[in-house]
Amino acid sequence: MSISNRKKEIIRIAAKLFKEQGYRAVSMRDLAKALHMKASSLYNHIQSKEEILSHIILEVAEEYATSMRQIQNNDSSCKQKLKLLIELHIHIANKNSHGMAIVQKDWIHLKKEMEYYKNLRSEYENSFYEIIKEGIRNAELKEVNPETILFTLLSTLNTLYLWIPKKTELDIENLKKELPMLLLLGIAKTK
Amino acid sequence: MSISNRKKEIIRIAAKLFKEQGYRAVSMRDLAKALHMKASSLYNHIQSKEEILSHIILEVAEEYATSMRQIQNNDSSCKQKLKLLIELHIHIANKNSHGMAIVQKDWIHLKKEMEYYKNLRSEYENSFYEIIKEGIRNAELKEVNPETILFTLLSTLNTLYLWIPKKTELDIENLKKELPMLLLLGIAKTK
DNA sequence: GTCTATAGCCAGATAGAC
DNA sequence: GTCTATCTGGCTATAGAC
Repeated sequence: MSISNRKKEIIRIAAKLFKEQGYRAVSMRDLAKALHMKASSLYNHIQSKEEILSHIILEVAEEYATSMRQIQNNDSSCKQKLKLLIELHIHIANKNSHGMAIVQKDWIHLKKEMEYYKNLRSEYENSFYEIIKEGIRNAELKEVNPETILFTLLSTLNTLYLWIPKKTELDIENLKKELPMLLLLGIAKTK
Repeated sequence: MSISNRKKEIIRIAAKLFKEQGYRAVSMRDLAKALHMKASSLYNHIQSKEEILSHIILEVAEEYATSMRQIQNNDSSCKQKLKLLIELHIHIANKNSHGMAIVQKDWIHLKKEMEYYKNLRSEYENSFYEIIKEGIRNAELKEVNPETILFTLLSTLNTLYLWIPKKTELDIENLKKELPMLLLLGIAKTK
């Protein structure tokens, strides 16, 4: 069952508004106005406001889950896997920064799909954690608390959406070089 | 003009609920119920729901601004200043993780104090940026885009509130040692 | 597929008794 | 300082004409 163009357009505009103002602050009337229609007409295309939110969030969450499974099956080093994960986050933040923002800020307002989303997210974070622990075990990473490493990486990667929209295409290529280097080797100059 | 104990208690409970559910999702009736009173009674202590939000956010924002001015007047090295800033964020996230969460998630819902808040935040981020640029100039930091460094540091520090509540006191002391090291020198083991 | 009209509910805030 | 009652207006969603 494919999604009509009109429905796609509604979701696209909704994502923009939700990112700017927050899910709860955007009414169906606001959304309809941005699409030059009336709120009641929206319901010919979508079932509920929550359906829009679920669609936006699950699209992003499923892409992360799928990509993570591919990266895990890749038998490269821990550092190489981390580099791929950093690139994945930059890629998604660049392609769909609205979606990424909404995942971070409004997942709490999911109802029907809340459990499914939380499972996808746990699965992703657990896989990330395993990669880090393996890196410590085989001496690719420093012997510090693996949770602290997980946190510093995920907090940076999960907030890329705040920062990437300001960047041009050229900057993105530069970021793909600089960010793995900074996160792995730090910001301090070593003589 | 000092704040009554009852008002402090209202703000304290509000901060807890706002963090858990988001500012817009918590009604005055919800807040009143958590305080075992009726919504109308709240208005003997506060002027509006927005006043509670402003109070929570500005308390945190002003503490950052004040501390930043002290750190800037300190004539130590760039790395030493960054270490103090990292400790400042850990300190505030530990003391007031609700406030920090609300600053990040709900500043967008400020009305009267929005401009003041944005000024405090800009001032803080600009000072942070100047410290980084100085560090690059005098070869303490790597010669990469200073905005990228600012972003990696701030994104980690600004999301400490998500992570610190799970930590015990002992872990906090460990974090004050490990986090500056990880951010400055990276996570990779150097042989 | 879009509209007008509206149901049913909940929000922030106020008036006034006690 | 807390209460009950209520105002005013916003919300999501539906009914039914065109």
